[in-house]
Amino acid sequence: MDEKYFPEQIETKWQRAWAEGGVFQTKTDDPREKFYCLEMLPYPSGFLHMGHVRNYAIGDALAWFKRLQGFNVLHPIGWDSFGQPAEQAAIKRGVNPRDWTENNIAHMRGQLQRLGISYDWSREIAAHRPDYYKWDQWFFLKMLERGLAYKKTSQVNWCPKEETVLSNEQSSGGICWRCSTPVEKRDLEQWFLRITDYAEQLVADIKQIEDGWPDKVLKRQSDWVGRSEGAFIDFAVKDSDRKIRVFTTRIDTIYGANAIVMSPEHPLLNELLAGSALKTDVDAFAQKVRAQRAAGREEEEKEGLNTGVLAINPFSGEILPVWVANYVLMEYGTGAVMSVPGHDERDFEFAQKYSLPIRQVIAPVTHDQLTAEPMPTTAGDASAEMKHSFTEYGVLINSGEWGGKLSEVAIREMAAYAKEHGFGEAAVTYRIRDWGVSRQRFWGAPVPVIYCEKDGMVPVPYNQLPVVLPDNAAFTGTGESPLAGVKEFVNTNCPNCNGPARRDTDTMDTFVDSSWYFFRYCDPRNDAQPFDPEIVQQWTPVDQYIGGDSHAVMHLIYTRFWNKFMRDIGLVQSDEPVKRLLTQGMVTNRVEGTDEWKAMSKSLGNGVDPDEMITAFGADATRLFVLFAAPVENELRWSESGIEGAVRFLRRVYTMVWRWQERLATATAPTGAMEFSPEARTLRRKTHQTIAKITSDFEQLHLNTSVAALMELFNQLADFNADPARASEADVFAVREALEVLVIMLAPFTPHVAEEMWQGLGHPGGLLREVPRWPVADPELAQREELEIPIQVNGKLRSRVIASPDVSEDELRASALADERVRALTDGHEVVKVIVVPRRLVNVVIR
RNA sequence: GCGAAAGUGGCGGAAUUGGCAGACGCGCCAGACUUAGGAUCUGGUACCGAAAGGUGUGGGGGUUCGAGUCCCCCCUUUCGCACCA
Repeated sequence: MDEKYFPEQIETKWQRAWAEGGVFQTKTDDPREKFYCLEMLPYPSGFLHMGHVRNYAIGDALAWFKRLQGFNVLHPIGWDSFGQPAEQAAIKRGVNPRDWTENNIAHMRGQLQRLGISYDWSREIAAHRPDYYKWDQWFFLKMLERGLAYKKTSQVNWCPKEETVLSNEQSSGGICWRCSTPVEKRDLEQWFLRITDYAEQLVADIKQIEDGWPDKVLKRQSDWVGRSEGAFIDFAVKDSDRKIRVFTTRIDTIYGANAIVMSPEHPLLNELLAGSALKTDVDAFAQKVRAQRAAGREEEEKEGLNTGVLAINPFSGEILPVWVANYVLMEYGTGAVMSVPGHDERDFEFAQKYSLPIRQVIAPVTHDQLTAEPMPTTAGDASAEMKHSFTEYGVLINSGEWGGKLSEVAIREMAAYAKEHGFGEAAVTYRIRDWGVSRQRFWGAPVPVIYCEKDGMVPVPYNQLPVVLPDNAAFTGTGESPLAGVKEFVNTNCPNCNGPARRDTDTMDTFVDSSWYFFRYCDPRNDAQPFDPEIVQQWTPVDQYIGGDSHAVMHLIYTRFWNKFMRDIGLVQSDEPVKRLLTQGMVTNRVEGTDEWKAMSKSLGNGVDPDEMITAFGADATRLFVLFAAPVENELRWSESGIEGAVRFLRRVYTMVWRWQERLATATAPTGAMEFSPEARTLRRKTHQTIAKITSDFEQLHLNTSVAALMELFNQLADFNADPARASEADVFAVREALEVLVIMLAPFTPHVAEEMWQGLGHPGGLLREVPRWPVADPELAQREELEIPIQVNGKLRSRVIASPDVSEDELRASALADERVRALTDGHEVVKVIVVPRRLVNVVIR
């Protein structure tokens, strides 16, 4: 150790020692219990930002903690290296996307190493390399074989700025997930993955992970899948053998239906309107709605058109008009609904606008009515004007033989009745749509499919994988896949007939790459399969995953889907890929000239460069500040003075260790029982309390309070204020114990300086050479010798008494009542009662 | 509009889950050492008050011996979803 704390020297020294010793390389065949600690892999933009630093500092703290506890920890990193920015760079600056990407990776790898994150670099992977994306293609073919990958023409989300298709997840909220541009709709032929086949499991299996994932993520996923229980009902078309099928969750309201409303895109319309004078009007209306939607204008006022077609309510026999309207979506349910204005807000609005009849068929039920017999069947006047729709459950009225039943009951029984009579059935629908994975981009994994004039669409045979991306292409930025312009790539021979054929020129969504990457880490160099299932079985599921919540319904739902698919083809055994998930908060900074705190970004000019921080304060202090400044899931507001505080703390600890180094090195091992002074006992108590506190904090990733506890322990040590040269054997023992605990528990936060100080304390081997090192609290030593019990009078703090921890209730009551200040207050009053909370508090109630 | 979460000093945040509100840090104030200090060290720092004492966890009510914590109403902020039948 040097006398002074020089972060740069210490950090370089230990980074080299770790690399040379292969300290963080993990072996699969290790008898110790495994722990898989994973952070979301970065896109190699070229520069680490503070959000990355936070993400990896959290993960690294946990990885160190688990290693020190004796776990065999897998802590890998890789690169999500396919995607848009490489292609933008190619268009704007004429660079080769591959070179650009590799350069960025090299630079960011250096930054991560400078931060000292304890990755097993021997497992590094990158999505853009053929030995990785070969397996993307392999999975695609497996899905194709099982009918889970398919091609269809449909209206897809189109980002006009990036000129590519987006999945529904990537255009959630009607804006592009990357550039926030409003998305448009386009008709294109695209590849889709049948995530809808797994919709039920994606909801049901939430039960398996609900203890380990944040509620808000699970809620969003559950909403996104949008499971909805209801019924399909067929309405026969009058004077036709056609039926219009609707989906409803409220079959109990069917007597209140005043119309059938269809989506203008409904395919049945053509037939229903054949020969109708209104056909041209309906077509024109459909065109108009289409234009509205293509422009992304969802907030339009409700509009509709009566088609003149009539349908028959199968329950009441009533004849209903069939309308088309802009508020009915083709993508959900059956593309047609029964309109029940009395009990649905949208239908109510629509009925008001077009003066359609509104009829009440559900009456509110009060608690008293629930127990009353019989239920009213005609409560309320059917023709009475309703001012709002009533959307709650209640009791059916004006509903023929069903009147008087409760909604819950009617929903069940009416669906069964419909099924019995062949005009419907109970059904479950989902909001989630299949995952569109085609991208009209160059920088991605090519879709491994060939089109032959004679044999049609032919999958690339497995032994011809990977379909390698060409070295370069013309980046015109026109929106067509650049691969289409690369003749050597496109033109190929049919694997079946060897005749001339063309390759698919689209590439896959980069979310395919990230759906299974952490399985590859377990067996990263396997060239016979994506990974060895047995090896993966030893490591997965991931014990702790850490990343931003922006991926709640993108990456995190895709990877769950992928895991289930891999399970179904026998590659993995678990239903779920990740046991615990932490969504860390954003790192924000003040926007100059304003009072607003926003996520750091280049365009706002409020970014902070991690490299500059490392240079100025050291990697340890940067990491310590980031972990200390806020709870991991909260927003973290950047503060330069906060990071200075972190350096100050480290310097104090370092100096303390340096001061004691010599004495500790020459101290003889304690012989026999030691007599500890009260101060030394207080220090030891704090030491053991801190061990207990931090060990439990780590289980919940309460890292900010762990750091606070370390500071408290240090403050106690400083208060102890023993002189190294003159301290007694017992004092030296207490100091050594405190310092060693402090240094070991600092390692997850500030590993470099912790290693340096550990060495300074006389341990040449390095913190991870002697395992396990994490201290265990002695509850007896952590126990207080005497307690200061607050005494309240009528709930207000008035005094305190000193008591031993095993004081009886009676003794405590007596000493509270004997207390001078309490007596002054109780004098002349009646003591009504005395509440004694053992070891906690006494409250004297007087009148 | 619907849904969820959250409101604690000047700031970030603690509070063993109903029991001493404000741990720890930042900032600020005072002092020491200094030619100097945006370094370091020591002390102080919720608010009102000279003090005794009183008041305080967005506001109002309630339960309780006791409420930041539980219940009801309201306000504000943030996030998510936005015609999902």
